[in-house]
Amino acid sequence: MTPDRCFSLLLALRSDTTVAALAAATGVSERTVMRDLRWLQDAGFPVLARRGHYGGVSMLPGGALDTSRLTPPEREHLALTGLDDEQRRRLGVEAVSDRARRKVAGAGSGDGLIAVGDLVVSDNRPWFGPEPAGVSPAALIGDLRRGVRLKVHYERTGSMRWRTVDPYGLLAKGGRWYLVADEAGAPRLLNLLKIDRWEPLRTPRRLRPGVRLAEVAAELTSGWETGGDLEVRLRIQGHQVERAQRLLGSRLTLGEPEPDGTAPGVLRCRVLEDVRQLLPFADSATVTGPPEARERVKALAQQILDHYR
Amino acid sequence: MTPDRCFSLLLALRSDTTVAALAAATGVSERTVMRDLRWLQDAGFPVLARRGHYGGVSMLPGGALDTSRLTPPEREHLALTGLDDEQRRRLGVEAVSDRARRKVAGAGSGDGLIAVGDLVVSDNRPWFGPEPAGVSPAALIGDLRRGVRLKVHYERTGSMRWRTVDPYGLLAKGGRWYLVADEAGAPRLLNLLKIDRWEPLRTPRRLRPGVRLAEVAAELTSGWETGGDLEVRLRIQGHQVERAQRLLGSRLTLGEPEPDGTAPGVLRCRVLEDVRQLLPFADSATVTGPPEARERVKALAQQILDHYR
DNA sequence: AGAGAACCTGACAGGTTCCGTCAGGTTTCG
DNA sequence: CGAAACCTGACGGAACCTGTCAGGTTCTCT
Repeated sequence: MTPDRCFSLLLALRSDTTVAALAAATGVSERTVMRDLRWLQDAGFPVLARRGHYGGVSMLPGGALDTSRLTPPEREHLALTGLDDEQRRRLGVEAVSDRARRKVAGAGSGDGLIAVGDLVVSDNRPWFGPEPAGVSPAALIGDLRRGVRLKVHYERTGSMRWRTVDPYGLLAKGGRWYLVADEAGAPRLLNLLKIDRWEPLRTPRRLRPGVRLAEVAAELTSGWETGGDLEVRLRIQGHQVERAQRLLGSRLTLGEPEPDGTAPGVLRCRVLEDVRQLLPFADSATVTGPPEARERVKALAQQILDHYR
Repeated sequence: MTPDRCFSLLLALRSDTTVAALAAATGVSERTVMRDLRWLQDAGFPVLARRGHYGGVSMLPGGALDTSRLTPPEREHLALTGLDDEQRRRLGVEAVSDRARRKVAGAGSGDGLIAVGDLVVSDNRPWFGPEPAGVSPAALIGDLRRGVRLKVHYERTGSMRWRTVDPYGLLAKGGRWYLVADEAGAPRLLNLLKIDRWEPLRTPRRLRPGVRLAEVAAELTSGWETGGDLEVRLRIQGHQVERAQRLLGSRLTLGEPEPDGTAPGVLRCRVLEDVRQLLPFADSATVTGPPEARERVKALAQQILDHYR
């Protein structure tokens, strides 16, 4: 397997796909794709496969390379560089191929472009990347596979505590990941975003006999609505809208700006304490509801003031 | 080149290194490393090379795969999976190799481990990754190489504006990246973190005759001290230390915890307004100096209080 | 200017590994 | 039951990768 096909596969595996589709996309046989997938598995990538109708392959998010950091052109190059002309013709991507060829040539040889080395002066280059909140599914999967009990540091109503659980596995629902486990014999869903660390224990997990993951998950979510999330209504001043969108991301939904320049919005919070994220905006962000959210912001501000007196 | 060696190289290129070091680390010849690096360049990765004394190779941050997202075990696997026993012996990593071997076997074959597919129930899997603030050097480099004028959306003292510049190139200094450019014939440093978008123009860049990047950069930083960064001293309560480290990242340097459980630290800010980041911690974080930072935090809290009255 | 330390390239021979094809298999759902 | 999916082993051929060797350019320091 070549690196470019490796990257192509990693990209494609971000969503559900099939071996046949991967083979068509990469221009190799299905047997080769199988081998590549096996290689990825052996290398520790959490590749998920499902046989039969509606089967296919995908990969757990979080543990994979964050290919979203690739610029679009880099993605294109990586996906196409390794294909020869005949393969490209078969794939019907000849037009794109010509463009990629020109671009690759541009990046590599002196064809009127300035060399990278002539555009950079440097002395040191630290590397940093923000750590994601919570635990990723792929990080947990290793210990889950061993079938042992887990001790998880879990947040509930603002306080973090250690809990010992017998895990069935993971559930992905509504865009979130949960650990499905028994705690003292009672089934529980633990939101992975609320786990900040965990430890595997030496003892095997103790599951109720004859009970499987899918059943427990169904049981726990059967009376489940999409409610439970706290929606904080707010207004943001126009000049802070972009910053807010950048910092709060998909949790923030903004409406059309009003004549006075402010934009109404909704911030989805897990708990009331999440309103703390709005404090850096000071008086540029106004919580309009619910009342307890307004009160909490005020209380926090009062806390700060008292603290510095 | 194999994917695992590709990943190894990408990891190693995050900091300055040499071809010889890469060859030793990966167990291949220097010629092979050269070829690999050429492959990476052709694939669009911004590989930087420098000949002669203090030369070496590295890669611009931001455009590469964000390998920091790999879990440590995954990094280890990827780096070692492709080596045979003799290469490992040469590298003196035999003990580690045995552990990786066991782990790889555990991940791939049914040796008492539960299969991944038996541990996951899922219905949809959104992919999300936080967007980095500012612009990455690698994203800019493509347009810089074309030697054209750029229109950049740049933040200065809180407001974003479009500015048209003639770029010389990039400067990395003090852990930050700057665009070195003339604006209306006057040289400027534009912090990449303050650029949120840019557009290349069609017109070629207009540089002062005989003036090169290194000279402009030196000229602009000659009277430059490491000052200009504001170091806010603070104390953080023990139970918020991990969260603070997670949220504030490398900007926060913490010392040894004191007997009362709090940890002293320094938060590096570009401007005083950056203390806003501390507001979500309310009274769990205490600014101890400089005085203007304390005053600013108090003023912001007062602002919030007044706003909700 | 010279020496040494760095990256850089082309060419060649050998061998390793990858690939596609073929044959078989298991699993899942309607 | 049939179709759609993933799954594995084996084989022969060829593609490509690799290390070695020979040469080169660039950069810094003395």
